[in-house]
Amino acid sequence: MSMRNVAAELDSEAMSLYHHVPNKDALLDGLADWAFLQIDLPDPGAPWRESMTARAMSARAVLGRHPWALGMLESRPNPGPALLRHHDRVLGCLSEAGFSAALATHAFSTIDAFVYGFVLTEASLPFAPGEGAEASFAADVAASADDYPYIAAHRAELLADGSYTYADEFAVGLDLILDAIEEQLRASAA
Amino acid sequence: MSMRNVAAELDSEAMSLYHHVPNKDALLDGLADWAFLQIDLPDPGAPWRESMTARAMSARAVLGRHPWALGMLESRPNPGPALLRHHDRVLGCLSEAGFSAALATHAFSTIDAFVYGFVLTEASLPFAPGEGAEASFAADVAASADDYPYIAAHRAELLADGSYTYADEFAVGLDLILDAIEEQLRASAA
DNA sequence: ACCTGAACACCGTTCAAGT
DNA sequence: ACCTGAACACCGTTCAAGT
Repeated sequence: MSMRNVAAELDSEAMSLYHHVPNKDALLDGLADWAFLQIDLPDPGAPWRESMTARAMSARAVLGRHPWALGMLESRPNPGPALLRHHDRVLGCLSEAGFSAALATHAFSTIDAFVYGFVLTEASLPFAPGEGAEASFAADVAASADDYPYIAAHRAELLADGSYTYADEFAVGLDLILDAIEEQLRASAA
Repeated sequence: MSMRNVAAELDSEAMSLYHHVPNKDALLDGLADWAFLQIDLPDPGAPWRESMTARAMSARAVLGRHPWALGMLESRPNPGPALLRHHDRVLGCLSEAGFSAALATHAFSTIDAFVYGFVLTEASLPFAPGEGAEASFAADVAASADDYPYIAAHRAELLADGSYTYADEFAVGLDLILDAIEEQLRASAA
């Protein structure tokens, strides 16, 4: 993704982009915000847990489709309008569900960190998601069972029935987090 | 971090590196594993919750010091020996604490996703951690209160006493996750 | 074996010049 | 106003040449 490539993609010759954008960072900011635009916004009226689940799944799908947008998060500090709008709706949803500002922050930052981190991990997996490629990966690792006995044992137990896919961990982890948040919300209401 | 720069840092002139390393990716693989080497290993005998907390805090500190190692995670699929060793010890700790392979996977992937995602978010903050810079950030955002009313209200409530720092969210989020895992462990033991 | 300089095909960005 | 080509200072990598 170079300036010259982007320009070629647009059938404009190379350096005309600089008349529409100050530099490459700004162009990437724009692209990143375009990606965040595709993440489902929470419905204002919907129950908080469903809303958070839907937005987390949507964010994972979008960021999985555009992994470069994740790298953007790291290096590009100024959030674009799409991200701010999303933030705003999430906080609105939580606040109307009775979350204090502190609890909303806890929920927001924990869920987001989980989503970003999971997508990051998923993007680095040596196999495409699904398709049972995890089994062949396990076989690779088993070769070094002497050095990593617990990994070997763990893989063996986990893959025993052949139906394991790492992708499922997303829903499980998310539910774990939402359980804990729900518990906090209950405690704060009492 | 270019090949030419790295070489200059080592007082070796530019392209001698290629006699010790096949290409830049391999060099980065090595650097990434050197970073993971610095993350505390869990003590085999220690209780699982303390172990997971210590390793999460250590990972956050190390990755915060070397943010480029995070980018490594995304693009470099083959885990180095330090990362595998760390994995092995974590699984060992959980398994000896009575975690099933499935539950250990849930715990591991959720905690790791959270840690990676949190560091990623923290690295992109427009201010240095601590130092009360978050207050000035809030002032910036407040300027667009019309467009983002919930963000504005949330920031106002959160920063009312001036003691808020985003960095504290790490411990809170981690405890939330560990609470949920502890609950699952209890349920599976019964 | 180890190092090096020149060279190649790329970058992002600037700038003077075209329409 | 918008586009463009040449140019500059960088990349990663190759390769022939040095010790």
